[in-house]
Amino acid sequence: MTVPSGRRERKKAATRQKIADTALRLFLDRGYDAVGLRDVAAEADVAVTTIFAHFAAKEALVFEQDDTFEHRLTRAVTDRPPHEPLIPALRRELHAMVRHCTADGAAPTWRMIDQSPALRDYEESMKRRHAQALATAIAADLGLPSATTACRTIARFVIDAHSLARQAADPEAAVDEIFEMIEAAWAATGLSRSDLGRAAAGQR
Amino acid sequence: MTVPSGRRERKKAATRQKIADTALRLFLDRGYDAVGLRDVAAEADVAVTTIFAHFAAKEALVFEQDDTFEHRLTRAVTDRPPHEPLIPALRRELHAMVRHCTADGAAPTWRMIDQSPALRDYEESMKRRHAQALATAIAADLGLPSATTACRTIARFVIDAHSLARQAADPEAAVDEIFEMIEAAWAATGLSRSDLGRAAAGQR
DNA sequence: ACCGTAGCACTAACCGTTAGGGTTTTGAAA
DNA sequence: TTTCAAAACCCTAACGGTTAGTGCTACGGT
Repeated sequence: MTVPSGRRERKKAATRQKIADTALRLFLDRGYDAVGLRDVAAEADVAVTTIFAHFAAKEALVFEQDDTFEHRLTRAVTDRPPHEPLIPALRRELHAMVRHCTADGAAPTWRMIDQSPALRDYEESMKRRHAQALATAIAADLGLPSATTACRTIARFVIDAHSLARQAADPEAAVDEIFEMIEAAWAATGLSRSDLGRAAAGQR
Repeated sequence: MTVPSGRRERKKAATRQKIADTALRLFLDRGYDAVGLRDVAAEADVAVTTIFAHFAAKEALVFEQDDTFEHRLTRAVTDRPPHEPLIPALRRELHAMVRHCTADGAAPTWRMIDQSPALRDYEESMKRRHAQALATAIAADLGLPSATTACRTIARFVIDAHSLARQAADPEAAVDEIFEMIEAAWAATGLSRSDLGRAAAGQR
C-alpha cells in the first residue's frame, strides 16, 4: 500500500500523455468523428483497452485537463485574499479562464469542440460536476454545513457564464455583462451579508 | 404533396405510442440500463430500425414529450396577458412544470432519470435547446433582432431553475427562491425597462 | 531473490446507431 | 378501378464506442 514512486508512475504518465497527444493530433488533423479509437490506439501503439484504462471515454481525450478547470474554480473561492468578496474573485478567475480558452494555441481545439455535438454534450456534463464542486466550496466558505439551493444556483450561474461567454462575440465583455447579473442575483439571496459588509459596500 | 390525412397518420401515431409505452414499462420494470433496444423492439413487435424512425435516440424514448416542454416555455412568453412582466410569467409556468414533474404519476420516471447518467445528460442537452428557443422568444418579445448575451443568460438561468428545483427538497419553494435571484439579475440588465415601468414597480 | 500487483495486450463480445435494400400499406390521381 | 408514388415498415449487416475475461511482463517492496 505504499505510494508507487519512480519509474512506474513516470511510464504510466508517459503512456497517458502519448495517447492524449496522438489523439488530439489525429482529431485536429482528420476531424473528431472521422477518427476512431482503433485508429488512435494503432497510432499511439497501445491497445484500445489501454485507452480506457487512462480515459473514461473518447470525449475525455479532448478534455484532458478536466480536473484543472474544477480546481481553479474551487481554489478561486478558498484561496482568495482575505476579505475579498466572493463574486469578484470568481469573476477574476472566469476572465482568466475565458482568456485561456480563446488563446491562439487552444483555439483550434475549442473550434473542434464547438463543431461536435458529442463534445459539447460532454463538456456540459463535466460542467455539471464542476458546478456541484463549486456549490460545495461556496457553502463551505459561508460556513454552511451543506450546499443550499442558493449556493447551487449561484454555482450554476457562474458555470453558465463560462459557456455563454465562450460563445459570445466578445467573450471578455460577456463575462463582465453576465457577472453584473450574477452579482445582483447574489445580493438578492441575503447570503452576501456573510462577507462582512465589504461586499455590500463594494458593489455600488 | 397533399397533407397525409386519416388512417396513415393514426397508424403511425399508434406505432409511436406503442413503442414509447412498451419502452417505459420495460425501463421502469427492469431498469433503464438493463433493457436493450432489441428488447424493446421485440416486446413492441417492431423492428429496431422502426424505433429510430420515431425517436432520435434511446434516451428520447423516456423524454417523449420533449417538444411540449419547449413550447410551454416559449408560449409563456408570447401568450402571456398584455402588460404582464416577463419574469413573473415565466415563474408561473415553471411552477406548473415543476408541479407536473413531481406529481405522483410521473414520479417513478423522474426517479429513474435521476439514477441514470445517460438520461441526465440527455435531459441537459435537451434543455440547452430549450434555453436557445427561450432566448430567441425573449429577444423577440423585447423587439430585438436577435438574442443578445443578456437574453441568452436569462434564458439559461430560467432553465437552470427547473433543474435545480426538481432536485431540491421542496421544489416549489426552490422555484420561488431562485426566481428572486433571476428577478434581480434581470433588473440588473436594464432590459427590464422595456416592460413599460410595470415590472420595475411591481417587483419589490 | 521473490512475490504481489500495476500496467498493458489480446480477444471477443455487447449495445446503440446507421446504411442498404426490399415489401406492404396507403392516399390519391388517372 | 386501375395505377402509381410515397410512406411506413422489415431485415440484414455493419460500424464504432465500450467492457469483460484472461494472461503476460516489469516494476517495487520485502
